[in-house]
Parts: sequence; C-alpha cells; structure tokens
Amino acid sequence: MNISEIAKMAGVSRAAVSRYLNNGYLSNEKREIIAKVIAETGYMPSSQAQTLRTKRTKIIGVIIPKIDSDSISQIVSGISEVLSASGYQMLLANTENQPEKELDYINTFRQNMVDGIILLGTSLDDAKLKNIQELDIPVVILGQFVSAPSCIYHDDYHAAVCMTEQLIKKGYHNIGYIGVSKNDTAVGVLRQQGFLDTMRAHHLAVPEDMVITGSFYMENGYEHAPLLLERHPELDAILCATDTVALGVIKYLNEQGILIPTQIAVAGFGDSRVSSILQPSLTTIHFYYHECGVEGTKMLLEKLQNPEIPNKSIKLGFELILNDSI
Amino acid sequence: MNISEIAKMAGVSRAAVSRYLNNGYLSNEKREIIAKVIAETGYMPSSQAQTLRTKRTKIIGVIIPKIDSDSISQIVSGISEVLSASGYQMLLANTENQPEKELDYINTFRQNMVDGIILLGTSLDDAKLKNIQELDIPVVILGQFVSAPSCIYHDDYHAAVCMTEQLIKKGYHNIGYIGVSKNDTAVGVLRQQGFLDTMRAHHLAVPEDMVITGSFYMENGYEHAPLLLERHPELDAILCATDTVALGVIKYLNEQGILIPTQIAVAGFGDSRVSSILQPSLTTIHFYYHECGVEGTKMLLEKLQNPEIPNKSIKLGFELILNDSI
DNA sequence: TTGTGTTATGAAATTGATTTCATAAATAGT
DNA sequence: ACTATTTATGAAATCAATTTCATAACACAA
Repeated sequence: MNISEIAKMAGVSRAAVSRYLNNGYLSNEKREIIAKVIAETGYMPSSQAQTLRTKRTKIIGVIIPKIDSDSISQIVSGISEVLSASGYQMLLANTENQPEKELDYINTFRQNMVDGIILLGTSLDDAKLKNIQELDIPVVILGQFVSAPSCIYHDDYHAAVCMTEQLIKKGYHNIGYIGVSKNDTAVGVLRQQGFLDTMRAHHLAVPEDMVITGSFYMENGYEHAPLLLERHPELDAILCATDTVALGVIKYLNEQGILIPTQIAVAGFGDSRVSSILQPSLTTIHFYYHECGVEGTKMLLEKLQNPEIPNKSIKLGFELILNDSI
Repeated sequence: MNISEIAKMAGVSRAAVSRYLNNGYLSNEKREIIAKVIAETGYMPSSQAQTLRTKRTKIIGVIIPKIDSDSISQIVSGISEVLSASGYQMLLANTENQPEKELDYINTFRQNMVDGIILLGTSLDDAKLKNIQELDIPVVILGQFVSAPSCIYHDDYHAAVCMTEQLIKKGYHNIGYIGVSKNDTAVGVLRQQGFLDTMRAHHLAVPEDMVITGSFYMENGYEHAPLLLERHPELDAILCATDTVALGVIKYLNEQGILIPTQIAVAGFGDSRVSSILQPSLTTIHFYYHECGVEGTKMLLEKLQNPEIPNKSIKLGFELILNDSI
C-alpha cells in the first residue's frame, strides 16, 4: 500500500494525496475522498520515504551508560515523557558503562538516523567533545557541565559541601569517603572535591587513604567499607558518592552488626527510591533527575525548531534529605 | 555527501560503490580506491535510502509500561545487550502505565519504522492480540503467556504457590494479600491465584476482605497495609504481588514500629536489588528478568532471520530467596 | 473582450541508496 | 582458433514519499 495506489483509488494524483497528508492546498471535495480511501485501506505513509525527502526522522537518539539505575531511569522517564508528547520517538543506546562506546553510537546515529542526540555524559574528554561539536545535528548533554553544546547538570559540588557540613554539624569528624571514577567530572570529581574542601575549611584532616575510589556499583561500597574501617578504626562516618555505593556500605555494616548511625554514620547522593525505606533511612541528596530529562529534552526540541538558538547551560539545584543514617 | 559523489570521486559507478558497501562483486583495484575516497570523506550511507530499498531498518521497537522499575529495566538491559551485539538499534516506547497506548505505539512502529517488536505485556485483551497478529512484522511478548505470537514468561503461579507454602511452613496461617490489577494476567491474576489455591489446599481461610488490589506503586502497599491490619487484627503475614508493593508495606510497618517478622511477616516477588539490604532483608522470589530480555530478543532475531519459524513460548523458572522478613 | 489574479491540480524531478540486466573483458575448454 | 564460461562493470529501474513548476479553470476588474 503506497501513495500511488491510494492516488489511483481516489482518482487523484500522488501530489494530491501528499497534500492531504501534509495539510496542503486541496479542495474539500478531494480531501474527503482521499480521507475515505485512507480510512478504508488503513494506509500509513512510509516514514523512510518521507525522511528521504524531508531529512527529518522525528527520532531522538539517547545515549546512557546503563539502564538499570535509579537515577538514569528517572532521567530517561522524563525524556520519554516530553518526546512522546511532541510526537518524537526515542532511540535508546546503552553503553553498558563503556564510555568509548559513546562515540560509536554517536556515529551510528549520525548516519541520518536521528534529528538530535541527548547524551547522559559520563567521561567527556576534549576529543569526544570536539567530535560532538562537529556533528550537524543538535546535541544536549545531561548530568555534566560542558561549555560546548548545551547542557543541564546538577550542582554536585555544593551538594557535597552541604552534606559534609551537615555531617560535621552532627559531630562526625572522622569521615571516610568512597567515590567513583574521576573520569566522571560531576559524580567522580566534584562531589569528592566538595567533601574535601569542606573538611579542609573546618580544619579536619582527611588522610589520603581515607578516600577510596571504585565503581558505580554496590560492590564498591560493600568491598571498600571494611577496608576503610580496617585502615581507620577511629572512623565515625562514611560518605558515598552515590546511594548505590552507600547501599553496599550499609549491607556490609548490617552483616557485621555495626550500628548505623551510632557506630558509623552513612550518607549518599541521589535520593534513590529506597532511601526512605531503609532502616535506618538513608540521609541523602535529592537531585532533580526527572526534571533534568524533561528540561533537557525541551531544550533539544527548541534547538530543533530554531537551530540558531545559542548554547545554554542550566544548573539544577538539590535538596538535603535528612534521614536517620547520620 | 552521497553515493553519487563518492562514485564520481572514485571514478566508478554508483553500483560499484554500493557493491563495496555490501561486499558485492568487485575487483580489488576498485575496492581500494573506493575505500580511500570513503576514508577521506568520512562518507556514511543514508540509512533511510537503504531502508527504502531493502525494507530493513535494523531497528527493533520495544514497548514497556514504565522505565523506572527494577524488573523492567533489567529486562530492557538484556534486550539492549543482545540487540547491540547484533547491530540492531532499540526504539523504546514508554506507555507510562496506560495500556491503551500500547496499540498507538504498535501502529506508529508499523509505519515501516521497525523490523520487529518486543512488547512487555501488561493487559493483553483479545482485541489487542488480534491486532498484533495482523502485523506483518514479528512480535515477541515478554512477561505474559499468550498462545498467539511467541512469548517468554515467568512461572508466576508456581512462584506464588512456593512462597505461600513457605509462609505456611513457617507457621503463618493468617496471611493477607495485596495484589495488583487483574488486567495483568501474570502479576495480577496468577500470583494471587497461586496464593489462594495454596491456602485452600492447606484448609486455611482467606476471607474476601483479606485480599486487596491496588496499583504497581509503593503507595499500594503503604496505604493498604493499615487497612488490612485494621480489618484483621489477627493477621500475621502480608504477601505482596511485587517487591515494590512490599516496600510500601515495610515502610508503613517501620513507621508504626511494628516488628517484622515477629509481629507481621512480609514477602514479595521480584528480587529487587534492595531486598537483601533491607533490615530485615525481604523474602522474595527471584525471576530471571535479564534472561527474559536476552532470550526474548534472540527469539525475535531468529524470527527475523527465518519468518517461517513457528511460534514458541518459553516458561522461565524462579528461585525462592529466603531472607529474614518471614 | 481582454488582462490579471486566485485557486486547484497533476506531471515530473528529487531524495540516496540497491539491484537487475545487459554487456564487455578475461579466462578456460575443446 | 572458436566457443563457453566466468568475472567485472555501469546504465537504468526501483523504493515511496515531497515539492517545484506549469497550467487549467474560474472570478473579477477595466
């Protein structure tokens, strides 16, 4: 079933049918007859042929490091919400935490498949950013600050400052830190920097070996908590770069019968759904993940409408969720 | 940059370039010169034009009820793994728990956009299934048993039987049940049926008002747990159709200072990541979600290779995760 | 009546690839 | 030396839409 057949059945030209589909110049008479034929046949125009002419796919490529993560699935949910409201489709690419795959996907997408790209950034080196800027389609980066394309990011640094101050205020002075890879500027570098700067500002020592770096998974906390405690028996709190890591720490402490927060306080970042259900509930930072997805997508769609719009970067705030784990 | 320009630059015909791209009949001489030109220009063939001819998009449509769910994101992760290994892309559509949107998306996908569809089924009535069978592209249903297209599903009934027997064995005889919508045969109907049948087999009464049906969200457990306890002060256990619902119940019990499992035992289904971290850890059923995604995708890709393959349905097992909440 | 402008319409070009078909050149077989 | 076959190649058709351009039909003013 193609446009020519519809045209023949309706006794009009292909152009007329195309005009019908695109609200072009057409008499009501023809409009009606074409509508009838289309309703009868259930004809749907081929999006490939349309794209070939119009150069628009109405598909947005979304690149994420992993899908089964609380924060990421919230962002994706926001993206999907806006896209589907605007008649766009979402092509989702999962790098499975291999940042080098990001470029692969960008190149696949570039192959005329998508109108724009949303990248949930992990490690963004200069080479990658240069590559991104050379694309002829709009790109929005989520979760990391970059000067080049537009981006929406969280105030990771001050969130860490806020959390650290809170810990200090509560009387914890020997605070260990379990972080994640420095390749991730937002989560790996800035949160740790916020922690260290605040400790220094309060004249509290943080020996080098009281800071540990690991993966984004629970195992990071589960395996490194004992290491920290062994090295520093005086430890009274552990701050983790993500809630997921904090969950690992909590699992270990529970297994060992170490009381939270009496013996060791624990805090995380991300306000994962379970933080309030844990016993004790986990003190954490709420970031606006869903909003991040929503706003980022709106930004991309605006760029699509008007490519002349200059790059913007939006910093989203945070909220301290004061629970019982500190 | 299109195939004609490349052909001109290389001094060959468009057909030769196309043969180069598709490993066709071509002399090494031409092969080399074309390779050089393509490398210099960074040319990438237009996937739209390719699709227009070949009728293959190398895109699979995946329809899910929501993205920010533990079980679903695990399934999607499995799907994404297999697809990307096979050079396919994933078009993800989120119905946001509105089953009527499933058909909308199927229709959008049908518009020549995808080679096949994976549907994480929620409510599948006959009309919808008929619609699906009339599609000219292969479809695989995940999570529900259907006779029509191929499907991969979990043994929800026996999982519920197993869990209920376990509760009874542990001495709980007044068990309340918080379920989800009956529109979902697997999660809503079969799990509840397994529970009721097992209770009956053990001659244990389950008054009608000891079974409550609600949403897939935590609120379901959080709001209905007090209702159950009020109606039946003799209650000694609550079985929930999903871990998420169980989390809501646990949240309520914790807030009220009701001890788990001493005063009330709680169990769920789905082995969500946090079940082992909760205090007490949640007794639950492990389903093979990731495998479900992997196998379902393999099944679809096989069908794509050979459309003559008859429909298959695979039932995946489960595992009782015996923790401390019962 | 002629000229001008508006409204509808279809023919044909265009988009960027693949594929069929015809054919030329090279090699093999007798 | 003459077919027969294999190997390479390009011209042209094809896929299914959109869009430009030309033009027919009609209304209206001079």
